[in-house]
Amino acid sequence: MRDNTFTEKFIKVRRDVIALDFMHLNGMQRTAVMTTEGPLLLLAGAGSGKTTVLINRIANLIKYGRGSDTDELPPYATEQDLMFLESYLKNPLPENSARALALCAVEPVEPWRIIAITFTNKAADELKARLERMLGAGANDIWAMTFHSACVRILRRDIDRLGFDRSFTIYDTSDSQSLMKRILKELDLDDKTFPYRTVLNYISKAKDSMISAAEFYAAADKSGDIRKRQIGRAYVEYASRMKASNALDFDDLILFTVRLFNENPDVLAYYQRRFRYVSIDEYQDTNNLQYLLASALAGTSADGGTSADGGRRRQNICVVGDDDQSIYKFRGATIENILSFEKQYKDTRVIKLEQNYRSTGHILNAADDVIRNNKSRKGKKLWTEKELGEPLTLYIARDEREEAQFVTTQIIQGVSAGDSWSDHAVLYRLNAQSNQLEYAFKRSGVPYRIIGGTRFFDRAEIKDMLAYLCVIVNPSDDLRLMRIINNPPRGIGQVTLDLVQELALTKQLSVFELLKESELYDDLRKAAPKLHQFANMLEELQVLSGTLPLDEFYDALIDRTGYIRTLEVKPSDENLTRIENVRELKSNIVNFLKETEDGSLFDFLNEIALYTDLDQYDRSADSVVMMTMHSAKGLEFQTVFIVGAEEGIFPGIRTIGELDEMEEERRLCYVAMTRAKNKLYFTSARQRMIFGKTTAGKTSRFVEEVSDENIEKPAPVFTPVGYSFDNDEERADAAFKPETRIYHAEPRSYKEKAPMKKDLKPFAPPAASGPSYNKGDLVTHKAFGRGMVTDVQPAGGDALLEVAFDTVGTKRLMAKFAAAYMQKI
DNA sequence: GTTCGGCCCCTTTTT
DNA sequence: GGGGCCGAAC
Repeated sequence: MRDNTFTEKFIKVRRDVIALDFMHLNGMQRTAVMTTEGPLLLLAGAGSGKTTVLINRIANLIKYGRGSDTDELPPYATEQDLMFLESYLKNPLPENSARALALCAVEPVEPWRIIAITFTNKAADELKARLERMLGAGANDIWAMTFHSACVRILRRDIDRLGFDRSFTIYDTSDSQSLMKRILKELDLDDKTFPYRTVLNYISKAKDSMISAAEFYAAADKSGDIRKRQIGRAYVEYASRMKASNALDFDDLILFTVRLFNENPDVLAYYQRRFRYVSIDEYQDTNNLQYLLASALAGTSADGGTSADGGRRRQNICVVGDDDQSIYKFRGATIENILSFEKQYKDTRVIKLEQNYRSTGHILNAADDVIRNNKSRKGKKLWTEKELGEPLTLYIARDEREEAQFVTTQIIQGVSAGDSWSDHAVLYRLNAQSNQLEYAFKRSGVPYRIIGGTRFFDRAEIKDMLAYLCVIVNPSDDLRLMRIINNPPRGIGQVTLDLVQELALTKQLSVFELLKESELYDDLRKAAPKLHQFANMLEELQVLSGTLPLDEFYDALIDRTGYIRTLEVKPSDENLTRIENVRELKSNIVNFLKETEDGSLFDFLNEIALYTDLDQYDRSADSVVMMTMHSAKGLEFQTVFIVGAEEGIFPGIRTIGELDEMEEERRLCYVAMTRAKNKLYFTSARQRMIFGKTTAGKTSRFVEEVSDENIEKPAPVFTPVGYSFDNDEERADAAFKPETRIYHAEPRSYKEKAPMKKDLKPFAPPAASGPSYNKGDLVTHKAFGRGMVTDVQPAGGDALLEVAFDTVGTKRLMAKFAAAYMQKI
């Protein structure tokens, strides 16, 4: 007896039983988790538990298949089964759970049929970790990875169909840049009219639209645009060098995967059949290529055609995004992708997650005050059950130095009140802004980490070592070979090198192959022994790499190349740092070996190619985190400082007057603000030295957009000239309290201001005041606790103290500054 | 061939 | 303010 009531009842109770597993979620989240079939658009506001939903949704798929979202019944289901489920719902006894599961599950999904794509390795790692915690080892089969790593994996399997070798190498941005510089020089294109960055930008855009080098050139040639034609020449040359070196750049990884799918329906069909459920995070940040890739995997070609298996396949694609957090337009992201998702997939279901679990009311309201000024947005309003909390604080500093000091002071105060260092994050618009903060933190002994900026893997010595490793794996990598051929110096000069490259090009050989037969060429006769010797060394290293474990091989590499020995000849500070870094790379290798059983050199390079500093962000280390607002996406902190909130910095100078870019900037502000859980500061400086120039900017429009009830701003009061506090403690304390904060007079005139700048030390007392310290003094510090002064060094009218603290170890502090937090006992 | 010093440029943001 | 590139000196 299978009438409609039975069916309806069964479906309903099945859904309710499955829902039991997800009662820790709110209603909307649960709905999202249980919506498994067909296209799903999840509009997830900041802090709304997006990752939680993603993970639970996958857990649901693995446990119940499409049970929560289908009207199919188990063919054998009986009235007894229905009654059983109804009673189980009221009283879910553990001994009955197996039967309940069997009745509710409809084709549980194998983990390897699920692909969840993210943008950053960090997001992917978090996803993996949380999936593993929830599902155990089975989680390893889920493809939870970035677009780029997914593409690498796909290409390693089948790229030979596009005429590349499967062992291709990956060029990062700086590799692409050096290659392009070289090409432009060879083509004799003047670097003023053709800056390499601009040319690369054109290429990147062309790739995003799937325009090949030949097509680009042909179109430019036809249009008669001479400049474009030259760029086209560079593109053609670039593409052919990449091919010859068997190298792919970041854009290529995605482009080639899309091409692979387009040109090989069987490959596409393989992945479409394999991945029954596709989910894409941060969908608002996808560019055209990524959109095409997602569409292909989901089984819709972008032109509305059918999928490789005739379109019968369900389009189980779930995209997660937030149009208000789209901040990567500059690298080709089109917000259109998310806005038009519903058009692309007709029976899309849309679920909005608007409850925020992260931030206090004031922070959320302030963020909304800002973002609602954007015209082009879907519109949503986050809400929270949390209390209003503290209003935001705006601090206006005299200059970037004082701004940094303010941040330092606030953080130390927070820590002395019981917060951890790692509860604090300082976010800035430009990496260049980190300097003064770093100085201030160093001076006060605040532990900090900078994420991004000059990356470890961008350092010359690291690129050198990696270049060796790459060339050993792939000797036809000319670019990297040229990087190391005379590094350390082997007496091979520029003239020789130019000749070598030219010959290699005309003889259609890789540089490496040419080196081995260099004595055949008259022009190279003089240099041939050296060239040959270098090639021999590489070959020996190749052999070694096959026999030694990776870490030992790395030692051998350092030894055979003499890289460190050369640096040791001149042990300058710089060289010592370099040596340290070269050794540090070994700890990367050791870690890699720990994580993978039979880690080969090839695998190591593969992993490192898509690795960034951000991935090293270690939540557990207790230190203040500094990074750009872009890098902060997806993270959260108790206390957030948004520094440099000035017109011209944030929003940046080039975005002022451009409506679209201003809106993107505002979204960035929204992202930054919603990182804060409890307390949010904006700081600005009346004048700031950036890129070697001093500029004056008024407080950011974004701060002005925050309504007064959500933010405390300084009243426009001036400190009378000559005003001073009796001692630094009073002065420093005064600076903390909004009501007594020190405000500086506007700069009076340029001439007067200039000489003052040199010894401007905010919060520092006159030289006469302030206690003096001696070796052996016992002290207590507000943040660090008890300690003993172990060293005193005079430093520019002040003293640099070394204090051994009982609990936090030895810190170096400037005496005048420390005086505000430290007392002799 | 190598090294050093000066000059120039540029300054988003990331995989 | 700093890094890359070029030219000149060793």
